[in-house]
Amino acid sequence: MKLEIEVLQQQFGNMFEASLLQELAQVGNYMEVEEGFVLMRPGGYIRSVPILISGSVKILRADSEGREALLYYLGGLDSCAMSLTCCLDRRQSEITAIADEKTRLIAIPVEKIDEWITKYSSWKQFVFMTYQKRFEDLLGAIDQIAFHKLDERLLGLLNRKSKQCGCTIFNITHEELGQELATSREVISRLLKQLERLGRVKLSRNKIELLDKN
Amino acid sequence: MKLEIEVLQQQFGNMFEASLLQELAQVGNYMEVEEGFVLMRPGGYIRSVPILISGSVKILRADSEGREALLYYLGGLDSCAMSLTCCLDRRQSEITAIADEKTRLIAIPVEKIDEWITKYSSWKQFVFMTYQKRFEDLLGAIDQIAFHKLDERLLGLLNRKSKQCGCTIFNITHEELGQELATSREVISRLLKQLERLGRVKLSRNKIELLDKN
DNA sequence: GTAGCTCTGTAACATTTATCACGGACTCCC
DNA sequence: GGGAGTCCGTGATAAATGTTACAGAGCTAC
Repeated sequence: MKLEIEVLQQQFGNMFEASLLQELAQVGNYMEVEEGFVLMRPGGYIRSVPILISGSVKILRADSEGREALLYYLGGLDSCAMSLTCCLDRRQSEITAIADEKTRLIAIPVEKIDEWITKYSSWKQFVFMTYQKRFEDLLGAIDQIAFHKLDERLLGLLNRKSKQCGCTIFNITHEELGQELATSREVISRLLKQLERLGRVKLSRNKIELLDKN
Repeated sequence: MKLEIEVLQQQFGNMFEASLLQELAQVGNYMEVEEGFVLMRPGGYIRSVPILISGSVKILRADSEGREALLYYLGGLDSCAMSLTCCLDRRQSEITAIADEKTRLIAIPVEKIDEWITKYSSWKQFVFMTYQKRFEDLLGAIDQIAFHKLDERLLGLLNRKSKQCGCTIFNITHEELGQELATSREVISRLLKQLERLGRVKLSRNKIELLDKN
């Protein structure tokens, strides 16, 4: 797929200077992936750093027994700090990255990341902003896990999903939610039912509607 | 307190080039703090980035109700990524940093951090290595909190403390441990007693001895 | 020594979360 | 229409953690 300089201009015009946009167009690898596409698995080698143009990607942490916990979402123009840190010395991934909807992105080859940091101050800014945002995201994840009960975390997760996709209806199973919160399907079912009784959500098969977001 | 160039040479000689060591000596602010000294509180403004020469610093996350959770320890030659991210655009701290023992450190003024990244490639390396280590630390913290039970986390905490200070006897109260694990004193007492019955620790007032570390 | 303090042990109970078990509902496909 | 598969609801029970309450142990100051 061709990466048009106009598209880049439009997306990154007020963030990057013209010469960087040029380079982006030359070496960046444009990709479109469908919902559920696995961009990265733990242990995978990272050969490029993704920058999202549209869509969203969820980042999960897995333990040794196959359980997973949602860390955060990447959204428009976000990039992944894990891949930044990892690729700078050819390390393996420690996380899982899965497209949460149809997502368009540019993959930047590893070697450019470092080069551009000294070359383009706007790129340096972007890299540090990325680190900072991911740190905040991770701290947010820790807040949720350490300080909140499951029902609050579940509601929080639904709210974040809502913010991410801009809608209030999700096609998702209780099983999947359970995985993202590192708990079981039954627990999620129970809590959802409880939330439904409280008028916070409306449930049907494969579908959850978030009623009053606050 | 004066910062001797020889000391820097000895500590950072194989990491930084001579001219950077020079600058470090000129602008770096040498400090010695005692155990318990609070280096940073949430909401505090960050005017310098610390690099540890010796000792250790614990980094905690607090929630709005005053509970805290241990994130990780900084040890020899570590630096704090939070302060890196924060100071690069004058943000407030999101964490608490407390000296866990007598600690010597150099404080680098904010404005140099950015400047040196383009100027010294070794400094750039150092900054990125710092980010990477802190990311790993945070992921480790999430693993602990999300995937392990309290007794395992408690034992893990004691083991980490042991690694950090190089000893197996800690002068610490159950209350403090409870804070670091974001739980109550009673729970810690129970679990410690249980660990003592299992022969993993030996308890006395203000003192916990770790028996078989594994 | 003894009053006051901090720290620890522990019982009793409540709440939260996990696990097991099973049945019903819905969907797809033949 | 009837299996087969997936998804959901829910009771029963267990395990883990949180909370309340209180007693005693050790230290310090006087």
